[in-house]
Amino acid sequence: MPADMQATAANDLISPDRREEVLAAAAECFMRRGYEATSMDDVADALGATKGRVYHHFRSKPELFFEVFRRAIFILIREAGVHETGPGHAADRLRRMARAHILCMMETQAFQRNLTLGVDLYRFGETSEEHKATLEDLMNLRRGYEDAFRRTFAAGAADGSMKALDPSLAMRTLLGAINWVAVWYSPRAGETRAHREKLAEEIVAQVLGGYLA
Amino acid sequence: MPADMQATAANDLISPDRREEVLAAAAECFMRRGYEATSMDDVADALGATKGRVYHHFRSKPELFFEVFRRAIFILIREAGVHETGPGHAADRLRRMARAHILCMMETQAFQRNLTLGVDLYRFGETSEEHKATLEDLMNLRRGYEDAFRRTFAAGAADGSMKALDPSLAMRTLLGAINWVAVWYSPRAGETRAHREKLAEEIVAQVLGGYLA
DNA sequence: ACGCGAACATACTCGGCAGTATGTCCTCGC
DNA sequence: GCGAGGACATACTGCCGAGTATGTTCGCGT
Repeated sequence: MPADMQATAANDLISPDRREEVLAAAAECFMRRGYEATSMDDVADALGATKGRVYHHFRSKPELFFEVFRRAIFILIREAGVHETGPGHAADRLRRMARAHILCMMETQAFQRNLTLGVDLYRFGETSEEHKATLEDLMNLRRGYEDAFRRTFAAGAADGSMKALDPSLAMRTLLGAINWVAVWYSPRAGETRAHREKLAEEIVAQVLGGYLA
Repeated sequence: MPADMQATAANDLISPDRREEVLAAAAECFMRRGYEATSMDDVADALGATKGRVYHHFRSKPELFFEVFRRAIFILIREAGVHETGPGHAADRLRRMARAHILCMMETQAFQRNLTLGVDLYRFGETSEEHKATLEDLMNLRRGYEDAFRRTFAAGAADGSMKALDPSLAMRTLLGAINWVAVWYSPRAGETRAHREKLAEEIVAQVLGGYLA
């Protein structure tokens, strides 16, 4: 029986970064059941494997979660954050950022949901001193990403393309509206990228209206 | 304005509803550490008591959580939902609803945060059949509350006070923005009700802009 | 002044989960 | 073709937490 399992496992996979698979499975599990409710065995089961595999790639459960968290921010920065420096008025740049952000919420939902969970862990969490430090790093990454929105709101007030609002508050209401997408969005069968882009456009249109000049 | 204020128990000093204290402590704990991470002993500790007290008032941990959830919705319906039937254009009514909703997020944060948690439990939860039924009830309550916003968006399109948008999507983006308040808001020392009302007004002003005609 | 039940506290059980220790197979460099 | 290490699986341990069983105290009606 063990020989069978290993034979099949070794057969169908060439080498698509096995560690990445564990990370994705963990993200999915954390999203579905929450961090604490997810056992390492759950993650392993989702992979058709055992704890051995998970612990081979990640030292502990918190560290596994931190990696999911870090990945979530990196995706956001790469996909949406980059649009901060781009052509056009601040309003245009903000529109592109929001659009990309929403698409991330839909397409990497499992990772993005855990980003919210991590914030709670930070605000109230009772973690060891060592973990507190890395958690602090992660929160700084997140804060940096949020700052991109803050700065763009300020730039919008400066170049006249947007109303002069409190940039921090505007950032929060905007991110609230588009972060919430990850909460209610649930992919439909046979959905294409085009569908998602259209939905993202609609959301952006509704949400951005309140900030434009 | 039916102020049926009959003299109910002139002094509640004798029994200040001990059950309510347990409920509030549970809400606080669930918010801070999450549902699974919170032990019944944690709730008891927060009260300076033991498990015995908690289990005396609530049969199990899920049922305790369900009560927190139910309370959260009732508060929202009572404070914000009632403004659906009120004077003025749909835009005016929506404004009052949003304003009250935001104030709930700030003033009953512990309960409201758990409302979000409950949705996840519903979407992915692996609960017993019995709990699934009561959870279904709670989700219907929540859906009913959301419908009030949906209907008001539709009414706004009808009476011309608001843009003609997809009411469901508009409801989601709006509720996202204002639900998010419970995520980032953290009460400051010496803060008064007036401060909160002012903040709520600012948020409403920003957020509603995109929907108005 | 007595019994009774509400409102807890105390002392257990028992299953589940993080983490570990060890074994096994397969690959790759040499 | 062989030793070493990477990539897992298997088999444990120890603890923590939900739930229970059983006191204990106090107020209340009679």
